[in-house]
Amino acid sequence: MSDVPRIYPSRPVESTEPARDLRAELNAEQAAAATFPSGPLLIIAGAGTGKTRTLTYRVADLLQRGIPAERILLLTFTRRASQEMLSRVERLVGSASRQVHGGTFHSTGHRLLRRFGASAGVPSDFTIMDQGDAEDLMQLSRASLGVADAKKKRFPKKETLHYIYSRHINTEIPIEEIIGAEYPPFLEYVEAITRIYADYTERKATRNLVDYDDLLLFWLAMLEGSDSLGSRIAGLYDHVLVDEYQDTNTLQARILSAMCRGHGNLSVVGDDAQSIYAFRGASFRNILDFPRSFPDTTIVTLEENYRSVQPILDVSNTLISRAAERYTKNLWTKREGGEKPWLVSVQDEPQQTRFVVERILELHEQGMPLREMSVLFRAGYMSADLEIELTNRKIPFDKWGGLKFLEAAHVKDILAFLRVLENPRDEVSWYRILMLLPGIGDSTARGLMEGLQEQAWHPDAFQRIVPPARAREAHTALGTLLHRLRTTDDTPGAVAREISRIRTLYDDILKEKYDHPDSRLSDLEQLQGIAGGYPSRGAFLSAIALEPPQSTQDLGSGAEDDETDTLVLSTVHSAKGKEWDAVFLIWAVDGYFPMSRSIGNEEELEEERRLMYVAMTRARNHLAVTYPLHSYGSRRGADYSIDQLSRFLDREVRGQMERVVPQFDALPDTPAEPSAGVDLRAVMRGRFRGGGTGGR
DNA sequence: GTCACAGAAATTTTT
DNA sequence: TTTCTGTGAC
Repeated sequence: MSDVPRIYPSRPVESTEPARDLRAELNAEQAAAATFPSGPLLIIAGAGTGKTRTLTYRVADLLQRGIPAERILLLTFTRRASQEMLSRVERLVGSASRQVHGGTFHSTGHRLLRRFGASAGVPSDFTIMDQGDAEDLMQLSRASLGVADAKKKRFPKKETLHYIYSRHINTEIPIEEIIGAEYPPFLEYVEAITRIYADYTERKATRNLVDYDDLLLFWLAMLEGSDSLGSRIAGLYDHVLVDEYQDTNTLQARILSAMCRGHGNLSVVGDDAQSIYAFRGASFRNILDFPRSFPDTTIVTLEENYRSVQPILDVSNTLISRAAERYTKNLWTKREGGEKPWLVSVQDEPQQTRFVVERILELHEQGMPLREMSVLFRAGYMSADLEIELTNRKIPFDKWGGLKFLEAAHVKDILAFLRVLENPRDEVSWYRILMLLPGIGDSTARGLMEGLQEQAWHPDAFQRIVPPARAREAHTALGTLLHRLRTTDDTPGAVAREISRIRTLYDDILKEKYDHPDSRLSDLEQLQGIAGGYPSRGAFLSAIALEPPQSTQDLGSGAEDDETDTLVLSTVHSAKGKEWDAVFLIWAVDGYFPMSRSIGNEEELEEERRLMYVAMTRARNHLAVTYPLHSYGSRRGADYSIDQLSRFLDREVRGQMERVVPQFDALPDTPAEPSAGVDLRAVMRGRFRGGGTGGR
């Protein structure tokens, strides 16, 4: 490297210099964490304290110490986070870092299972089911056991069954205990439910299917099972680093412990105050208990915030100080001044929308790009009104979270065809395809699948089956299509061509099924485009299951948002790890935030509080929290209500905020008299209380 | 058994 | 607005 000719004048130490002093670029605590020699390390990193930076530098430091890149495993929460971190490492120490293994827990489990699964009884050509598929398979088990007797009392739905199952796997809490705590009415079915789970597990095994939970479960099983395999996998890495540790669950903690059993070199970064994935089995106890699970843990706390102005930190600190159990830390910054966060009371949702839009335009006129602003909310549907208004005003926005492209029925239909080609035993996909065809309903579909099973799911089995007369035409059409698709084609773009062939059959079904097929057809075009970028059908299906695109924008040509100036609308969950110059938090109302479902449950309420903390700490310079005083509609049976400000914004928190009451001019497009204090619509809705009609 | 239709229900957060 | 469920015709 020293042979590279120097450019004159020579610049200060370049990133490719091996002797770069990383320590000098960090504060004292960050440096201590980044250069920590070995053993268990827990970094408690408050929001905006340079968590990513510290972890990045730690990887760089390990590389500088001579640890081979491929013996470092970096586990992150999203693929984005891992890519970002690895590219930052590369900038620090050069391309040698490209060999560092990085990814999510699930994608790492996936990789290991493809590689080592065969020796543990999982053939490497399995297909991954996403949550929806897993629920559908659960439905097949549920129906085949005939446990759900329609006449009797209600039995848990497939979603509930899957939720309990997944929770059991991820938290290792016994099934009975979960049901007792969350669904006491179903306690009498524990035995039947357990039988369904046994059947579900069996079905997965015989159909060569793997669900999300299995990716972790099998990883752990491989580690703890046979000695040689376990040691071989654990022996792949000398150092394991984990980001967002507060969002890991019991199963993941066990995996880590088994991965590091030989060397104990486990570094985790997290913030207990930002633990927001309990519904997925994550437990912030994990981070609280880390020092107990890993004796001789060194703890480093990062408190200096580089993101927000002090008034925003003050409010956030006060908010989170109410939390029952936590690692105490107080964020502070050297940044001076800054405006207090606004607490904005508005009359109702339209006014809230109006305030947000006008304030955004105001900031924009002052020179703030749209991409430096975001609007956050508790749940995806809460931005509906705002989205309409933004569209009307032609303000470009990008919505994160909420409805996903891949969950659309027509997209799943196409994927089902591909999956059957990839894995002829994929029962869920067979059922889905068969039910699309004219003349085939539930029982014919089941009959056909039995026929397939009898022929051991042979790729040609389908064409050999003799269907009932009414389904003959559909059977021939599908059989011909499948036959044509069976030709092996591994030239680039093969997957896209397969989709295009599938569409010769499917597009007609789609047009028949939906009144306005145009937008759905264009979704399929888009899917075809994405598929074109993958080397193989298997790679495409795995990628789409493990790393679904976050928003429809992600699906575009791949051009990053940096070029276009776009406002971000996001759920608080999806906003994790991000930051903006100005943040609007809407619907800060009891029942919305916290959500009414969590009121009454201590733990869930604590999680909601942490969620609000996450939301507030996304803001660098401007934070506005809005709450409508009234809301209409039928949420939770209430038709018209006087809203209460979110309980988290108690007196002391409010005291650190700036009260703002926007004064709007009369709306130009509503030439009505000033409000008489009566809302006719609300009164009318009140007559049909409990109707549950769902707004617009 | 399939299918069309109507009416009802349902909306947290994600790998 | 979309998705699910029940009913009855064929």
